[in-house]
Amino acid sequence: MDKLRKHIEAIIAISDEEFEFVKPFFTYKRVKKHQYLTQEGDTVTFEYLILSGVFRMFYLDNDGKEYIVQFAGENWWMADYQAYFKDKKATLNIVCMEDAEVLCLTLHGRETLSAESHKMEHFFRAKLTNGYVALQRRIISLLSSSPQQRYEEFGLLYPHLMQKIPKKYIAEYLGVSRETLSRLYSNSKV
Amino acid sequence: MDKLRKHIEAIIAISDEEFEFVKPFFTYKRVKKHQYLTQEGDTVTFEYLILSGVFRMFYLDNDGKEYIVQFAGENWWMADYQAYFKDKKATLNIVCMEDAEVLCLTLHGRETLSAESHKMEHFFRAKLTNGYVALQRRIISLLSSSPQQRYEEFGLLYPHLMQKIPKKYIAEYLGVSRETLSRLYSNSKV
DNA sequence: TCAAAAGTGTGATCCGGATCACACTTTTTC
DNA sequence: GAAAAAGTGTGATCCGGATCACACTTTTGA
Repeated sequence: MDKLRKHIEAIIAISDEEFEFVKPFFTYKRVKKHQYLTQEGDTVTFEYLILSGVFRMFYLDNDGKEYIVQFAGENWWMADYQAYFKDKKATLNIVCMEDAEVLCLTLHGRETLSAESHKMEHFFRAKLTNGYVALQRRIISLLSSSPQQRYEEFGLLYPHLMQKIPKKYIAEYLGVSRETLSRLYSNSKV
Repeated sequence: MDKLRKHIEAIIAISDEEFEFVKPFFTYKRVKKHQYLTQEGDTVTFEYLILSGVFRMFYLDNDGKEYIVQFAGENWWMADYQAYFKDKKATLNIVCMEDAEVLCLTLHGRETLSAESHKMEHFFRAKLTNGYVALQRRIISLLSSSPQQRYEEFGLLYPHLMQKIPKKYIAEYLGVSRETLSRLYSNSKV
């Protein structure tokens, strides 16, 4: 729970009492590689704050092809937010890629925290603001950049993931085939 | 200003006094077709709530090609949020496509409103939440759907724009060439 | 520890959509 | 209301990246 406090205090200052109020809304969970946090069709009860480990969130089309919406590591939040916020069934899948620990928060918890604590509402707004900007950049990148450029941008954005994630998932994130990605960097390396 | 109040009250209930507090943070502005609200390189002072009219926001690549990030009509908010929030120069352009009226809000205004009024912070958080979900859907669509499908999805999402916006801008939004888009619906219409 | 599964590089082929080119129509604008 | 500008449809050609196929390497897990 110490990590949670640090995570929150990166945005807002909170007292011991305030933190004691916040704490009980989160539940701790251990997750093993290959384990699903959410599978399409599920009811999405929680969003997750990742304490350690790595996850990928992806959409599965009718042909069974994966499209990665995002990766998430330490200090990232993740959920199928459409399902979570709008109370729909999940259309996205979230899978653990490296043994992990997460904190779980229900929508009710999130809204209660926000309603009871102006500071926490500010915290969530600040997080969303960052997320919104990041998604907007990704859209621009998908529309306007070549696979080559997107690969380089990815390297800048996630230098650590670049190493430890199988290349085929990076390809799925970039929206190119595994083979094309392989050729990209075997050429640009020269 | 009546529209502003309605817009806010779609999310939260506010009293007359509260609205009197909110009002002065917004300034009214009339915008004519072809007029830029923001041009790349500008300092982004305001975000805009659109009262009437239509805008497009686009990214311009080195070859001068346009890529449309979003359209916005009545009751939409828009800004180059990366520039607005992070105090950077604009990389996006916002142009009026149909004579319009907007309300302008500075970042300082937004943050003051949020800090002074828990309700308004809640309002902004709710708006961001919706925006975040919409962007996430768009990314999935760009990654996984064919131009054909994206065109149909666009029709469902913006039935009104479908009619009044030149097709070439729809193409730029979908990430296909004008010609390809033209062939898409001349085929599917049969 | 060793078989199965997952990940990776690379050639050959194919195809969807970009690009170029041009004629025609509609809307602006002075 | 006429000239200019913007928007549109359609053919011909081209090319980037998908797909298929296969060999090789690394990781995983009973």
